[in-house]
Amino acid sequence: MSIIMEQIKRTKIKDILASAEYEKTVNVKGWVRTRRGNKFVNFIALNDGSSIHNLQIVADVTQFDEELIKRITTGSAISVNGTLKESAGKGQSVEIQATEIEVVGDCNADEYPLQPKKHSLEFLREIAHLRFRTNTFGAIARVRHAMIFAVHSFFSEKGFLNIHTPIITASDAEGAGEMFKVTTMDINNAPKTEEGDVDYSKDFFGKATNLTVSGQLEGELAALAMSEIYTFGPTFRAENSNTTRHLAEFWMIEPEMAFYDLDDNMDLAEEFTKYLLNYALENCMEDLEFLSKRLQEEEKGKKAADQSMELIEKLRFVVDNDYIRLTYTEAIDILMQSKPHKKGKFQYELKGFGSDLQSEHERYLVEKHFKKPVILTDYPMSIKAFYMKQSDDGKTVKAMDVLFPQIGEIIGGSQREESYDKLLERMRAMDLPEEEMSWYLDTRKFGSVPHSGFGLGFERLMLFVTGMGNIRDVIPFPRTPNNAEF
RNA sequence: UCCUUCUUAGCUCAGCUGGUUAGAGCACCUGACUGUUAAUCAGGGGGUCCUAGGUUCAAGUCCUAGAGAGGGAGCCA
Repeated sequence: MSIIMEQIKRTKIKDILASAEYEKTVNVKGWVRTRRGNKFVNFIALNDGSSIHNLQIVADVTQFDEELIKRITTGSAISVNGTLKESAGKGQSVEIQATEIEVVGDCNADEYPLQPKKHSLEFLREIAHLRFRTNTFGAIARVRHAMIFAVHSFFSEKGFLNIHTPIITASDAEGAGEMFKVTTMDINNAPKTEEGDVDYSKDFFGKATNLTVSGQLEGELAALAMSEIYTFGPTFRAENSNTTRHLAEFWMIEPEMAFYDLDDNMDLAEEFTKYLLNYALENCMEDLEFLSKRLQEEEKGKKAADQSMELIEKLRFVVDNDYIRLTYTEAIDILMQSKPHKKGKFQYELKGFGSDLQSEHERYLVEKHFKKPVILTDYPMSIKAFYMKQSDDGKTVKAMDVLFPQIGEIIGGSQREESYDKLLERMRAMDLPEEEMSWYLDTRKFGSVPHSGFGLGFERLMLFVTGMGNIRDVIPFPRTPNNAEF
């Protein structure tokens, strides 16, 4: 039996909670978190995703059909007409006194996996299609949206153009890791060349293609005409990485700026990340407060020394302090002088100039020595990509890595090599196919200028802003080795 | 890919040096309660102890292999 309800325009719960128009008749729609009460009065906690906070619906049970009330279970979707009231109970300022309730979508309580209790993140990962309905993942979804919006507003305010770079690419010279192949050929029956290799000339694009690992090279092409651009798109790495900070499919922001040297690049990276964190503080406070409490709850059992700084305090701390800038060589010196090195406490030996820093070394610098974000520059040429600008010392390149506490490398970037000869020389030394990359080299031939850029891993930013520990929890549907569910 | 830990009810977990019929809290069902706050109280149903072998009089517990998950490392954003 369906009840025809009076048609009232729906109001979002966020707006109801901020309203003081008592006695006004309103309609709300959403999903039930819990229902409790007795024979005479029931309280329904309703959430529609617009806020971390639930709206309390008060139903005088004697006014409603008993069968209807029974169908209002955790997870069910309902539409409520009622009167906005100042709450008679503690715990909320406003509530809705229901006059009409319709169950829009039933939810079998026996089968519904979400309960009004704390679930483990691992369990929720297995039911990622439903985890939006929890406080934690609702908060993360709202913060994620705010951060996406802030990225665009930051660059737009500064006159940067958003460029859509290709997702399918034929370039395999970017050196950013293993790639996913893109093909329309039948892999069990692929056309072969006379030598017996797969004949990609018969494939859809007439050559071997992959999913992009970076939009940087195309971004540079745009920057060397439009001056300042950024990309913000999906990125794919087929590395067999099983960590709390790697995904096979993730979103990356890559600004690229003509006439920027490495210092300008660092200035932008610092201003950008601070803008994003500040945007979260100004626009997502309720969600951040919830996430902060969640984190403290989770870390209750830990020793005081192992507990992280309170989330909101941590974000303010980064926004209010200058990032430390130092060269790779200076970092090695500091590490050589450090207690853990002298006492042999590092698990990996410090090898000195020419070897890459282990993450335990980076973490020591950021979390123990400086206790704030650190930008490391001027890395040895041998451990960095071919396109980075070579320094006059002949040993280092104008590279920069921005390291954040807890999550490590959040940004990797550099000033780009603008000299045609030096770039070509480096490509030959690294055995890169110069024919295929001629379009990239052309930019250094025709009006080349100094330019710089960097890549910011969006989900790593999300880890930092939300205080979550696993990157699989800050993207709605994570793709990792052995997992492409949903 | 390597190292390491884990897998027991729908969920979170306990189950000791192998020993009777495998437990708790929450959830679910039934009942009580006129303002609850993850409501509370009483009762009830619910198990392939991850899978396959093995040791033993006896295996949730020990051994081997496999699967899945967590954490750390490498690669990086």
